[in-house]
Amino acid sequence: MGYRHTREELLQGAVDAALEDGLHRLTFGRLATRLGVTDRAIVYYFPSKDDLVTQVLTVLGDRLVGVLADAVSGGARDHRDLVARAWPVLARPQVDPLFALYFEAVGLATAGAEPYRSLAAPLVAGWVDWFATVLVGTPAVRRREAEAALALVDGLLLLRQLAGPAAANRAAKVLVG
Amino acid sequence: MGYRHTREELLQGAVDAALEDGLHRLTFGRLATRLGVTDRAIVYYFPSKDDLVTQVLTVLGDRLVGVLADAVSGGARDHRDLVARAWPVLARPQVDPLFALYFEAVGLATAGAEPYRSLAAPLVAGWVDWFATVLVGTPAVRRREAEAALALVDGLLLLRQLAGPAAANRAAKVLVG
DNA sequence: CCTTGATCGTAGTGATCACTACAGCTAGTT
DNA sequence: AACTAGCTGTAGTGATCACTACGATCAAGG
Repeated sequence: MGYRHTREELLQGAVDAALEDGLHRLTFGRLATRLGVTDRAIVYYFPSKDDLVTQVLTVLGDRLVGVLADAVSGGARDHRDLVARAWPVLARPQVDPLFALYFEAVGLATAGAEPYRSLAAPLVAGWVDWFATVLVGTPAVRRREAEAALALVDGLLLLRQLAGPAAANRAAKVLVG
Repeated sequence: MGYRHTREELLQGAVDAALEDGLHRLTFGRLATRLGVTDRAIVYYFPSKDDLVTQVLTVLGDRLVGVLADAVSGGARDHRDLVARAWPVLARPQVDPLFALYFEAVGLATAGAEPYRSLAAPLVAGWVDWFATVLVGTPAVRRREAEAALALVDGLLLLRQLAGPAAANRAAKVLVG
């Protein structure tokens, strides 16, 4: 099957490139140069740019879920409890590039750019669902608390990206103490 | 001075175009077509793309400050009090496009794209400073509360963009309700 | 009227974009 | 050994990008 490059290799390289350079610099040409192939090799596996972006963001989403799985173990009482326990893991410097990419994709989604717009809804729904499974209470309460937790996490992570780790940690202490 | 178009007219048109189409579709060519001029007329006033983007985002920043000025009147006790009073104004549908553009710019900033990256810091600093002036307490406390309020507001507004007004309002009720 | 400078259309630059036609190569199957 | 299916290079498509050289046009001052 694998001749010189497998699909997984190229996808992995694309994710790495996106993490380093940002989605706005993820192009067939740049990626091909980076991986030492021609853009034709990439187009073979990912027939359109939207396909490539979709696959990359899917991998990104999976990795984010992985980070969350590390961050939240079990039965949180409410959004405050959940975020208080998750924050130390979410605030690790290693995952910063992941969230930088997340916010870039989310920004393009709010601007109505495809395919980001179509991908944003399931991605956000995934976060809420995951948070909900960790919380206790009736389904309605768990959903409300999960949405609140998501707003808190996004706000803190965005503050971390824009104002630095120190500001985000101060805000986290104030908000979920 | 003003021949056919003034600088203000073109800048106004650029802001409108960005609000409608997003920053990723703000190009000399598109804007020129939209305004019924050639791109040369735009380049005359804004010698580089970065100049144009910088000016547009400056206007955007001013409008956001205007929205905040409407949202927060005086002496808030803490971040919770501040956000509780500001949210009804920030959640008005009319200002949604403004925040969509804000998140697009912020997303590009987190990805390291210029000139967004350079513009993000003063923009965020402006928000924090504004919030701090509304809060009471010692400078250190006011700054901490302002940062927390910014995280809350950004988180709620982002939730609004991604999951809709209903989810954001539910989360706001939980967080500062 | 003549000059001067501000304004902006005409035309075109090279770069990069996503994407394609086509042919050639390789690895595994028969 | 022939065939097939998978893979990749060569070359080039038209579109769009930011940006420029140059000249025509206009308003206003002397």
